[in-house]
Amino acid sequence: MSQRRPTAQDVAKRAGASRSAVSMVMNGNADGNVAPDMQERIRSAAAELEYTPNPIASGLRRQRSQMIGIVTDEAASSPFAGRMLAGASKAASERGYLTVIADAGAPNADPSSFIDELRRRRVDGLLLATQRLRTVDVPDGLRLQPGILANCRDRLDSFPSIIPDEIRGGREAAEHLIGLGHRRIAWVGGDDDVDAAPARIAGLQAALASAGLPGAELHAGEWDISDGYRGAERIFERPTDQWPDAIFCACDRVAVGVLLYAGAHGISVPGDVSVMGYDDQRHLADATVPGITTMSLPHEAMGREAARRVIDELEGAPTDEAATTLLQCPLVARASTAPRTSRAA
Amino acid sequence: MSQRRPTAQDVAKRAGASRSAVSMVMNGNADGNVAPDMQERIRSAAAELEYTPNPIASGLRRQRSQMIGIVTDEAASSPFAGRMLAGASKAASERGYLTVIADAGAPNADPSSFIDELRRRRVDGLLLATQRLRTVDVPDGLRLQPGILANCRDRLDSFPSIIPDEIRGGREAAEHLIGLGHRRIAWVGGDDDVDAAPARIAGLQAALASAGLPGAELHAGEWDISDGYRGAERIFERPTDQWPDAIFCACDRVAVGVLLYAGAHGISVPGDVSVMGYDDQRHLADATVPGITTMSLPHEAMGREAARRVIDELEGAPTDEAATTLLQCPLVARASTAPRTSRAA
DNA sequence: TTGAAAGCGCTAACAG
DNA sequence: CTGTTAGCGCTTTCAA
Repeated sequence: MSQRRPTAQDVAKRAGASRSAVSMVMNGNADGNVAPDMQERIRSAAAELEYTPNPIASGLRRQRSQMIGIVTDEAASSPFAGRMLAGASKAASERGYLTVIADAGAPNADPSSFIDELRRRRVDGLLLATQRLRTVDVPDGLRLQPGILANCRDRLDSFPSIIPDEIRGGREAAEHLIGLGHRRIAWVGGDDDVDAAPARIAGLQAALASAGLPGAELHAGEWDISDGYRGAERIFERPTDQWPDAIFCACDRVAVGVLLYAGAHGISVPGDVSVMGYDDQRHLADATVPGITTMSLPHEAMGREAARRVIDELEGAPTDEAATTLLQCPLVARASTAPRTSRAA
Repeated sequence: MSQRRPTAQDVAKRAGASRSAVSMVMNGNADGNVAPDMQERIRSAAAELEYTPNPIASGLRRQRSQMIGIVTDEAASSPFAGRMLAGASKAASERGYLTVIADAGAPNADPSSFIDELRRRRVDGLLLATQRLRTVDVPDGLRLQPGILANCRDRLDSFPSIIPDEIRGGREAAEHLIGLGHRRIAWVGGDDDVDAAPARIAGLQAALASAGLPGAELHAGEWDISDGYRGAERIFERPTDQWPDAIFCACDRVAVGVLLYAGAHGISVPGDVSVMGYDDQRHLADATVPGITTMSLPHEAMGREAARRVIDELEGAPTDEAATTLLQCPLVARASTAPRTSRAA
């Protein structure tokens, strides 16, 4: 099956060079050390032999595995985590690192043992990524080599992390609504068990305040479709003149619930009321009728940035960056929001 | 940050033993080679020093990386792949292997370059896993070390693979329905672009035939919610006495479409008609009202089995197993199916 | 500019 | 039963 792979020695022999010359050429350190024509001969010998340097041997020598580990609380079942992992893998791979993923499998599992396992494997750097935005206690193992938090923040705010700028997201979502002429905005869903809800609400209220509008009425609840449905129920059972112009939902699932209620009760979205989601959840925000206008959680960018920063750190790049990096949530305009029309009472 | 890690040498010195003794103890080859009390001293020295063998060094020596690679066409965005990856990772980890995942990111991406990349990293074995059941051409790289297909099969049927037994699944689903007293069963959704649909239909027809019932009427279509909705529309627009007793949907999303149509038109499920799904898609089959009775795709088991077989092979275990292994799809009974009631016309 | 030599930390064969 | 030895394939100093 796997015939013996060629080594640098084989390449050297074929090219009439020394092993060290081969090494230098393969690592791009040859200029100024190996004659140009010799470089060329080495390169073609390597190509003919289909030689690829053995990363295990080089890892042993330079005390580097060229792997970065990602431990996550729930990658497997999540509609989001994939984007974060993909972003991190791609960024790492572009810099010559392989990502290895350890999935704790449950939202509240203790990541320490997975961090230890990855450290045993000698990963060069470590990301701790959570499925939902959370505050965490940084496990000790994370401090023993370059590490970073993705989509979660240190309870003590002393460990580097990459998280979405939820306050700004809430504000920009509200500004979008206000820009469409809406004045009365209601919030539905999203209790404060999760860090995101208070931040989004804060942004919303700030935007209303700067526009000189009254604060939003809050219909807090959970994060699911049924919570959106119930929230809409409470809102639309009132007389029409007490309806809000727009509903800002804690997340896209809640928005689906609002849409379902509206559909079942002859309320037009966005004709009678605009509906705004949050998260840009795949196969959901883009799959409803109307499609949900929403704020996109920058999962891919978080993965990418986290990988970049860890690799920068372990390669000794200047690390003058702030501990916590906030990433913007871009607005994704779809059909569930529209300019305000004066409603027939 | 990362202070120097202890080596086997350090442990040997502390225990007053030789490096090889330490190695044997750490690898469980000590009995009969190292005196019991010495083993004990080595073990406690290792514990005190928090020594863990360097897998890079041992990998170099034994020409093994203890990693198995998984290349997949769409892990990131899939609601299923996670379970397969989790199954494989867990099984591999229990045998001392780390899984590394390369996600091609698109359903039709060519996996060859990802296989090559993982081979460059010297993975000991390789799984090629697809998101949907498919027939594939085995990339050359897969043959150069132990490898296996998961959720896809070789076009030539000569390379080992683990796939769900869709025919049996279709049959057992139909038997469940027939057992409830249903006699007229309609199939909705699932064209034959994907290998699963014809197999499920074949199982369905076989079950009907052995029960002496007429064949199912087929409303082929795609795999989405809207296809289920349209299929239901065609079925229920006919006079009541032409309605089937049960609808076997190509997948859970299609079943959701049927449920939506029924809900919007006052048709009771399972009172008027039973609805059967397939896939057991998380957050879907279990989240509707009523919950969807469905056949569970054995993703976790496929991952587990695939990892097991690859590791068996590379560890030289007897490989007398058939090339293609079929795994059962267990029935998950929920509330969308019920015994037949004589319907009021 | 080149090549020889010294390991990285570990395992496995072999001699004591 | 124990300890010594010879590398695995690579990188990186250092002397020529």
